[in-house]
Amino acid sequence: MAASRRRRSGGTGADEALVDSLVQVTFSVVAVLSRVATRHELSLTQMRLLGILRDHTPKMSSLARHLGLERSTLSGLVDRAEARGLLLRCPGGGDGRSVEVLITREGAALAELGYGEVVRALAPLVRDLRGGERQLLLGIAERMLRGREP
Amino acid sequence: MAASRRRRSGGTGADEALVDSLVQVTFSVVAVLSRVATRHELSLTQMRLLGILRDHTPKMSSLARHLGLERSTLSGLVDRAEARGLLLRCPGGGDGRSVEVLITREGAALAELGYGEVVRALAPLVRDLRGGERQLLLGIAERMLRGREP
DNA sequence: CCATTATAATTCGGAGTACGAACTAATTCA
DNA sequence: TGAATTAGTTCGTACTCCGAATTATAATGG
Repeated sequence: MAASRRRRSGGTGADEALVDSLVQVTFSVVAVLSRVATRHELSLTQMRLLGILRDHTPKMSSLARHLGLERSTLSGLVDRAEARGLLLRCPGGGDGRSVEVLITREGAALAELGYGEVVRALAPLVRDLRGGERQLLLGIAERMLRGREP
Repeated sequence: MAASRRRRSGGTGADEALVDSLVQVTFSVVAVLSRVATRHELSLTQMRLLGILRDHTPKMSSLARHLGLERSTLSGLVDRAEARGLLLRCPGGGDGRSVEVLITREGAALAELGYGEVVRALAPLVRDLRGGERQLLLGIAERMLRGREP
């Protein structure tokens, strides 16, 4: 929406409106996610962390890479979540240095609860899409995610 | 992708895959925006702030509402940006209490630069969409944004 | 085999973000 | 005019995040 009333920056003109929309939608979704997280006294990052741990049992460093955070940052994050009983550290695999992070029952329950709330909060934004549109949107998301940064 | 290998939370089953995708794409876009912001020593919020000030000259409180932040938080944010010469506070309108925030030349230049980088970074995610898909995506975004929180 | 180098994670200090509870100043209303 | 309201700020606190230094365990090569 904003692109239309601005002078152009690059030479990418035609993409601008689409990028604008993408950014706006992004902030909307972040707002929704943050609300849900806050409701459970979690930061957005912590909720994301729990979401990952629902399906995986990663080591600290791969978790940091996945989240795009420094290892040191993740340490603190995991500290606090562990102190709340949401997850556990345990010695990982054969390597005596590595640490695996796994979610507790309590953490999983919270993740489940939060996930449900997120789905219910976002579903309305998506509810009145027709089958074909859904399919297309899924495909687009797929393509967008496939080309993302390493 | 994750929804398929999990038990269902609510009763909203069919929406889950779509919501999952939406959330994944959201984090991807946030990562891109954060990288651009960091490159210019800005936080994501500050870049968003500059983005808003490109097109508007809001008062503190409406800005806070728009960003979903407390007034006190915004005060600090504006303090730091003002100290860097990116924006200015000036007495706003008839009300002797209110403060308008307006972007400086330097801030506008930075906003312009960052915007261009964002477009270039996100355009590839969107480049190979065909005209119809673009149209659909714009429409969907429109609908999603129309129904967002007050 | 052991010294060197690399890797996994943590700790620490510092800047920034964000909140909520005062607080000040200007405005509105009764 | 006096009592609420509203706009913004300040202050204290908790958390996020980073980068540099540290500890401990691997892996390598001479």
